[in-house]
Amino acid sequence: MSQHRHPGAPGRAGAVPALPDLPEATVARLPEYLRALHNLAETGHETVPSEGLASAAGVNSAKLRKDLSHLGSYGTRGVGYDVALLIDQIEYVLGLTQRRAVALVGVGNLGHALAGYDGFASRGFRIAALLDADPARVGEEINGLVVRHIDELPRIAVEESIAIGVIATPAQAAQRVADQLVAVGVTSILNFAPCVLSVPEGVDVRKVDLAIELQILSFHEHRKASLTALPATGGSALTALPGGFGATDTQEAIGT
Amino acid sequence: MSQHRHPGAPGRAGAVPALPDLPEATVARLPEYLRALHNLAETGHETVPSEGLASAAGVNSAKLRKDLSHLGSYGTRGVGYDVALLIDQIEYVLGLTQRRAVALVGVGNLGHALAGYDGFASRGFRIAALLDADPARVGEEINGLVVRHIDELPRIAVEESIAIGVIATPAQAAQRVADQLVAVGVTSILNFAPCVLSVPEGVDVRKVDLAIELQILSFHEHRKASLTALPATGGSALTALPGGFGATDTQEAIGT
DNA sequence: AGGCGCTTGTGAAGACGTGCACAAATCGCG
DNA sequence: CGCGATTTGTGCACGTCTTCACAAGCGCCT
Ligand SMILES: NC(=O)c1ccc[n+]([C@@H]2O[C@H](COP(=O)([O-])OP(=O)(O)OC[C@H]3O[C@@H](n4cnc5c(N)ncnc54)[C@H](O)[C@@H]3O)[C@@H](O)[C@H]2O)c1
Ligand SMILES: NC(=O)c1ccc[n+]([C@@H]2O[C@H](COP(=O)([O-])OP(=O)(O)OC[C@H]3O[C@@H](n4cnc5c(N)ncnc54)[C@H](O)[C@@H]3O)[C@@H](O)[C@H]2O)c1
Repeated sequence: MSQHRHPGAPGRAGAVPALPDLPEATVARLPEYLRALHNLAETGHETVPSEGLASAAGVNSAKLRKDLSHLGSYGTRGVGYDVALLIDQIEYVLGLTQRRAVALVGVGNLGHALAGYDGFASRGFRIAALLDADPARVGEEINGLVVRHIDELPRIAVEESIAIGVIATPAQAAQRVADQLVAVGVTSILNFAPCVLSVPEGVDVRKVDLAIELQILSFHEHRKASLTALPATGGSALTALPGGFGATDTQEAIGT
Repeated sequence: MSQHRHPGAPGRAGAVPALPDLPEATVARLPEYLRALHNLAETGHETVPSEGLASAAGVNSAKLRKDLSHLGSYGTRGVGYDVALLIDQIEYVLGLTQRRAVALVGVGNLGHALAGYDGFASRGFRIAALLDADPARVGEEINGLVVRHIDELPRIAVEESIAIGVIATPAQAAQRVADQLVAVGVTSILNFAPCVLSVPEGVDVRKVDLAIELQILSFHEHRKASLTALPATGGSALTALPGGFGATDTQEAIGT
């Protein structure tokens, strides 16, 4: 499969040519470390011990150190990690030294919110195109970008060097959109539609599904409720009522 | 090894008081199975083999069978799983037999999209309250619900039996909102703000962070690109990086 | 009834991820 | 200049998750 992807890619300088083979679990945590590090940098910290960074990122400090050790990062014993240096390291590993262009397909309810989100820009990405199939939406301007028709994708993909596609269409259209993205050389897709996408090998898909998150929470609610219910008498868990745990509620103000 | 629960009579009144202790990884996949099963039911399937359900859910069939075996589900050898029965089973385990009430806090850009999302209702939840701190937003009606002030949370939480809180405020306000939710007895939180929340034990928090997803994709893009590129190419890209990073001592970590 | 093909449920093995605990490295200070 | 306080990096043991492979169970067809 041809993946002619050659974004103005400046080859890395002679140093650090090969990317370490990071465990997937580590990769998933690096962005969290990065966010925490940016916070620390803004509050004037020049170095941070693993313990501090770990708690800012919500993980265990041993895990953090192991993660960082995987990317060959150098902390200083007795001191900690250099915040600015570590930011550079992680951004490099994550490939954020180039600002990747994102195409957002499906500018409906959710798409509008995403298009207006500044977290894209501030964290290494650039929304390069808004695309929709509905002629009524084409031409609308959002946040300085004009919505264009999905059929223009091939041209836009080349012009803008689209690296990542975001799908925010109804589930029924998602597979077709994915196919179109793949056809123009996109090898990374973030899918908000509640469906499984099938893509050729070499294409990465990540999925965000709000309802799944809620259902996982629901499971734990259910389990928590069934634990507080009478274990021996076999009271029906189906009728778990809010009053069940109401006794543990509290004062309205919490120490700020 | 034969400690199985009662064969699932459809009306599971009084039976099955205790929830099996499911592996977390399994719990995270059940919602996906459930969605696939609903699709199958709508297309007229009465039974489905593990292979079919697995591919509809995007997983390996052995994994699917093991997952289902954990919840004591009964398939029929030589046939497969009864779609309707399995839907009931999974919905029961996930605690979806009661429609949980969700409070959405922060009705801004993203909050509007969520409030208008029908995937809540169709998958077991009910948006019971929209809350915001901005007086200008209070009173606005979205999808039949009126935005109310966050200070009304304590009263509303009781009235509506809020089970789950969704935070869609700026990161800076998220911890405070979480505290308020916890104070009124909410023990499950879905957080869209890019920050770590600290909550008392017994409260579950799940986080959705769009930028993190993109950064993970970016990493894989980067890795894919570095594999196809020549390792020796010159050209400076590390413009913003301090010299110490690439040039000096990082070398030894390279596995040639 | 009996055999045959299909599919589930699961034991076992291996891959992967986590967390402890401690030696090695570094800094600041007397 | 050496010492103690501090913090990193990692070996190791343990737990969780995935995957393979196959016996056991089921229905259908002859
Ligand atoms: N709204 C939310 O908060 C939310 C939350 C989670 C998930 N989702 C999911 O995100 C997706 C979008 O949700 P929404 O509420 O924005 O829906 P929507 O109907 O408001 O918007 C969908 C948009 O996609 C466009 N579209 C349809 N087919 C297309 C195609 N082939 N090519 C390009 N564009 C096409 C439509 O014209 C429309 O503008 C859905 O799959 C939904 O389940 C939404
Ligand atoms: N917009 C997106 O697509 C998107 C995507 C991913 C993540 N996020 C995150 O979701 C959050 C919301 O994003 P947004 O774009 O909707 O921001 P927004 O500024 O448009 O909306 C935030 C809303 O929260 C309200 N708010 C502020 N403090 C509050 C408080 N203490 N109690 C109750 N309400 C309060 C504000 O009045 C406002 O209405 C942010 O943390 C953002 O980083 C947004």
